[in-house]
Amino acid sequence: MDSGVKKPGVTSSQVARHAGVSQSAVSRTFTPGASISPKTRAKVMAAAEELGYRPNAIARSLITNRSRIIAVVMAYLENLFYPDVLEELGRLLLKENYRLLLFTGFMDRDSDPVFDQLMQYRVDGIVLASTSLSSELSEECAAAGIPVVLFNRTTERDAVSSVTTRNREGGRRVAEFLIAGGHKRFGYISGLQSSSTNRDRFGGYSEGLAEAGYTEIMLEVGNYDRAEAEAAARKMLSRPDRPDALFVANDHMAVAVMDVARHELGLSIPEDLSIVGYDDVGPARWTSYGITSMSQPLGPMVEATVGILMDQIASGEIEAQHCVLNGELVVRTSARLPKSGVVEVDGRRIYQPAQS
Amino acid sequence: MDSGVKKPGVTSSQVARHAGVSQSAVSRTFTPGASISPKTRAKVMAAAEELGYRPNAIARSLITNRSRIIAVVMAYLENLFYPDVLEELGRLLLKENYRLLLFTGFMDRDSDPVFDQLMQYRVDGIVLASTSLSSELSEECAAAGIPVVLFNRTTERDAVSSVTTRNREGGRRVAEFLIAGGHKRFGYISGLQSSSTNRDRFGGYSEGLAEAGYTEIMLEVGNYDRAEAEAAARKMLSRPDRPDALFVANDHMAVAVMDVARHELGLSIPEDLSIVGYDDVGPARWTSYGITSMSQPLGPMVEATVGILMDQIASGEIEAQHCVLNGELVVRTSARLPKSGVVEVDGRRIYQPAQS
DNA sequence: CTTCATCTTGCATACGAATGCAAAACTGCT
DNA sequence: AGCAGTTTTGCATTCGTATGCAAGATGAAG
Repeated sequence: MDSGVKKPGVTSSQVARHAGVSQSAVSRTFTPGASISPKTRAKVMAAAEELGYRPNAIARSLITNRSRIIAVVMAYLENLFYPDVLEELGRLLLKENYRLLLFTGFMDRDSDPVFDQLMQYRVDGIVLASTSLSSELSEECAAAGIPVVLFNRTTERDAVSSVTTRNREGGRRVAEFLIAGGHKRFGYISGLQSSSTNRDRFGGYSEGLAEAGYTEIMLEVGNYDRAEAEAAARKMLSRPDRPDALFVANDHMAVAVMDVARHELGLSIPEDLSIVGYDDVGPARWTSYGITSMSQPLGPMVEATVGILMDQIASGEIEAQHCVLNGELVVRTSARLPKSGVVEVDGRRIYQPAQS
Repeated sequence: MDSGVKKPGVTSSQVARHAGVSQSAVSRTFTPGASISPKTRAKVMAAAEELGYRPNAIARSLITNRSRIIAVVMAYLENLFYPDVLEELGRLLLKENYRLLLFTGFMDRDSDPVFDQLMQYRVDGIVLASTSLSSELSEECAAAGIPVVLFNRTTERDAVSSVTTRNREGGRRVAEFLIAGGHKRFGYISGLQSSSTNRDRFGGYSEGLAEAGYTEIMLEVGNYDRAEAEAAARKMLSRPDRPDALFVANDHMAVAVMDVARHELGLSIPEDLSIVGYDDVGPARWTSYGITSMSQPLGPMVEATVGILMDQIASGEIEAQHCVLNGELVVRTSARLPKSGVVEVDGRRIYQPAQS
C-alpha cells in the first residue's frame, strides 16, 4: 500500500499527531526493542505509512552519537582488487545495517582534508585500504577513539588493527615455486617501496631465494602503477641477462608486464620467461593472461575487517586486533611448472610443496 | 601547531567557554561568510586548536537541512568502467565539498531498503549508475524532491535527469565501421535487454546494418555479465555460420568473448572474426586485447553529472536535465580495418567516415 | 474486588550547531 | 564629546529524534 509521493520533512511529531499518540511513541515504534504495545505500534505504522514518514537518520545520529556510517579510504580503484573489496564491503556492511562513506580519487598527500571529513562526520569506523596513505592518519584516527582497520597493510608499531595475508610467506612460496621450476635468474618488480605489503613480499622472496643460494635479484620499481610497471618491465627485460623468472608485486602490474614482455619484446610466456603475480584478481584468471598468482582470500579478509569493526564498536574497546590470513599459490599458465607439488583443490591448481 | 590527540566530542560550547566568547561566535567562526571580527575569530581558532575541536557535521546537517552527502548507487563494480566513474566522482565531489555515500554489492531486487536508506540520510543528491535498477526507484527519489541523475542510462519518460552518450549513434557507427571493413555476417552480444543503453546500441547497430541491406543479425544475450557473455560467445561462435563481425554491448563482455574466441575456439582476431566493444575501458587498451571500441567520455560525463547535481541543489529546482555526449570509435586491433576513414587524433586512432 | 507487578505511555530534556533579533561595541564624522 | 551608522556579539530558539523518569494502564494472583 504505497501512498505515492513521499514528502521528505515529515517528522515524528507530525506522525504522532496524526496517529493520536506522543512523539515518543513514534520514536519507540521505529526503535527495535523499545517498549511499545502492538496496538499503538500498529496505529503509528499506519499513520507513518500514510504520511510517508521515514526516521531522520541525521537527527537520530545526533542523539545516539552513532552515525552507522563506516568510512572507507581507497586512494585509487584502478587495481580491480579494490573494487572487489569495495563491493564485498558494501554487501557486508549493508547486512550489518551500516552505510559506506567512500573517500577515493584524491592524491595521497591530500589526506589531511580527508581526515578532517572523517572526524566531522563522526563515522563509527574506518577502513584504510590505501597502500600509500601515511601511517599517521591511521594512528590519529585511532587516537581519536574511532575504530580503524588497515586493510591489506600494516604499520610498524601495531597500534592499529589490521587485516592482511602472510605476505612474507607468500613471497617465500613464490621463490620456492620458481626455484622448483628450474629457473636460474630472478627478477622482482616492486610495488610502492614504502608499503608494508611490498616489503614483506620482497622480503620473503629474497629470503627464499637466498636459502637456495640465489643472492642476486634484478630489481625494478613499479609503485603499483601500471605505467611505471610497464617501464620497469621494458628496462629489466631488455637486458641481455634478463631474468627467466619474474615476481611482480601484484597482478595489476603483472598484467602490464606480460603485455610488454609478449607484445613489445616478443617473449614467450612461460617458455622464455615465467611470471608470478599477487592477489589473484580478476584479470589474472582471464585466459589471455592466466597469471600464476598468490591469492588473497578476499571474502574472509573483508569478513574479518567488518568483524573487527563491529566488535570494537560494540565493545567500545579499540584495542588493536591483527588478523593474518593465508593465501595460496594458484597455478596457471604464466610460469613453468615444477615437476611436483602442484595439486588440484576445488577445481583450482595450487602449488603445495610436500613439506607443508 | 598540533596538540596531539583530538578528542572527539568537543563541542562548540566548550570551545566558546575556553575562548571566553559565546557559542554563536564559535559557530560563526566556522561558517564562511558569517559576521565575525578578526579578533574573536583568532581567539576562537586558538581555543579550537587547543581543544581539538571539529564542527559536528551531523548537528550542522540537522539545522541546515543539508547533509553535503551525495549517494551513489552502483549494483556491481566488476566492470572497470564503474570504478573509474567512482574515482572521478569522488574527486569532483570532494572538490565541491561533498561526500560520497556508496551503495553497492546488493542484488538489484533488494533496492527497496536502499531507497529507504537514501531517504533516511537526507542525501542532497543521488547518482544512479546501475543499469539494472528499477526506474521506479529513480522517479520516487525525484518525487521526494531529491536531485537525481541517471548515469549512463535513461528511462522512458524523462522525468529524471540523465547523463548519457549517443548510444544509438554509437551503434550505428559500429555498423558503418564493420560494413566498411567488408564484413558480411553480423552478430551482437547484448547487455541487459531491459536497459536503455543496450536497446539504443542495438537499435543503432541494426538500423545501420539494415540500411546497407543486412537484415539478419545473430543475437545472443550476455546481460553485461562475464560468465553469460562467455556462454553466449561459445554458442554463437561455434555455429557453422558464425559471424565474421561481432559487436559486443560493452568491453567488459568483449574481453570475455575474445578469450573464448581465441583460446577455446582457436579463432584469430581479427582475421577470422572482428570484435567491437563499447566503453573504451581499461582492459580494452591492454595490448592483449586491443579492443576497437566506442568510447564514452568518462571525464565529461562525470563533470556533467556533478554539474547537474550542484545546479539543482543550488537552485532548489529539480527540473530534469538531459546531457548527451559524444563518443568516438577508437580503433585498435580487434577488428579488420576499413580502407578509409581511420584517422589519427591526439595519438589515438579514430574511425571518422568522410561524411561526418 | 483488591493488591502488586509488569507494560506502556507521555512529559520533558538532551544532542550540537545555526541563525533572527536586539543589544552592545565600534567606527567615523561633526 | 556626541551622534548616527555600521559591525560584532550574545541570547534564545530551532532542527528531529531518543530516552530517563514518573504516571497511567493492564494483567495476574489471591
